[in-house]
Amino acid sequence: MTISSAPEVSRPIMTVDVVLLTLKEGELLCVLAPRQASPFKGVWTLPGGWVNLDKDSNTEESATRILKEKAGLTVPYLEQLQTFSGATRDSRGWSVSVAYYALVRLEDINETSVKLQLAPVESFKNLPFDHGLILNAAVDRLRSKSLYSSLPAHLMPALFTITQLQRVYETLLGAVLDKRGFRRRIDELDILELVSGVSSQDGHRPAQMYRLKNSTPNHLSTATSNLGGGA
Amino acid sequence: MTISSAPEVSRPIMTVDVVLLTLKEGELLCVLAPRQASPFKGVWTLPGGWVNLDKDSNTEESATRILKEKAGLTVPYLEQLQTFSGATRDSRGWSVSVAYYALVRLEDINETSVKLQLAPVESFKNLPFDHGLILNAAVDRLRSKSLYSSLPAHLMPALFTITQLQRVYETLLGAVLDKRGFRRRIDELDILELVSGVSSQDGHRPAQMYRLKNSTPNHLSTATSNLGGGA
DNA sequence: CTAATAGTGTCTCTTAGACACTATAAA
DNA sequence: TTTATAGTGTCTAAGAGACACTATTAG
Repeated sequence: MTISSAPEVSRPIMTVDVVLLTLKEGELLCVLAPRQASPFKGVWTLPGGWVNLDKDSNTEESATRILKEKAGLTVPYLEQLQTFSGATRDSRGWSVSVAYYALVRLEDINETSVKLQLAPVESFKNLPFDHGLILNAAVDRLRSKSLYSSLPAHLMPALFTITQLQRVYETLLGAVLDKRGFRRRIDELDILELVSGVSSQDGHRPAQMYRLKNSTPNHLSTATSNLGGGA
Repeated sequence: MTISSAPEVSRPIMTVDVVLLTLKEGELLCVLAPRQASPFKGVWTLPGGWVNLDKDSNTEESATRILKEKAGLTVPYLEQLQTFSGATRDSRGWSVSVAYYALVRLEDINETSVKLQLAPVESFKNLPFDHGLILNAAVDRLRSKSLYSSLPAHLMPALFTITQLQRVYETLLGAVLDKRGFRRRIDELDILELVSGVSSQDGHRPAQMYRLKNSTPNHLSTATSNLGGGA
């Protein structure tokens, strides 16, 4: 047996799917693209595609390439979600899909001319393949990470107020948060940078504008134990 | 283009690797198996193998099959870790490995006659492929989950005392915990079931024995917010 | 002035951490 | 007795939640 021969067994179909999420008017939206080939040709699905062994040096690059090709954008946040596999999930045969999820600002999507569909994440139950499962897993992950991380900030426009940020967290968590406590937490996270020009002619008293700091670690340093006290 | 044709691009090598962890005398051990084929024939690696499209209905089944074949055991806890991929991680070509990690009791491993190596997780730096990365990811995951879940209990023997359980948590977290606080937490988790027969002739006062409850949800219900208070 | 939202001060109640105490066995 | 470990009571300090307050704009 030579080194380069290898497979005694045949190889599965290998794809990448991306759950691209954004926020519009307090609603979490998922981006769908029309499938370009059978099966499900023309049906709205999660943007996805084959792993291209020539172009991609790993599956994360596949994901960024697919996002560039199908949605015309470079995302600020991309994370591997989970790998879905099985003999029956794709009618073409035994298949493996490495799923990623990405967060973008709404403004970045609107710039693209590609035709995409944006729909509330609760709105579809009947996506092709197991894309419904994948979408649910992504939304669950985002929601649970919202509890203890600065992840949701990636959904904000370039400049925003703290109250706007609070509305986003409230949407994701499905709960009303206390203003004082929220600001304390955001302060401790130290992820926001004050922008001198104010704004929000909307209400009455104008609010201070912020932007996301450059190096955002995405994770709160809640590494403080929690299990019975230190030494 | 027919439905069953499909790949315009070729398919990668598709494998599964398992990080099998156990605990011995307060040390976290990883199980290694000798590779049976090139490359790295005979070298100790994480137990792994090809996804078998005929036998396995998904990659999780591949993982359980591989554990059965290579270590002769059925694990009580198995979880998908992360998928590793790339053109260069395997000399045979572009490859994808879905990594899992599993927890077993030491007693279950010793029953097997298969030749395996058990080594402390800190002891090896030079595993073949990217198995070092995979091992690190698994250990990190186990450690971080130890903070807020009952996961470590799967490493315990069938019957154990609370102090023994505390030692395991201390090993994983690398910290000495307070007895009172630890017992409070374990109590709240409600994962232990008292066993009437006592034991531990070791020290002086004998300790109450416990077993893991049947339905162990693996996750603490710390879903209590943490971000600024409820409504 | 009122209305409406931005932003802060501060009290209370929960809980994690610390640690001293009692309990039960062996020798 | 002493020694060593099992298991409990309880004080304290930090932090989350609640909420009232001040600040600043438009009209």
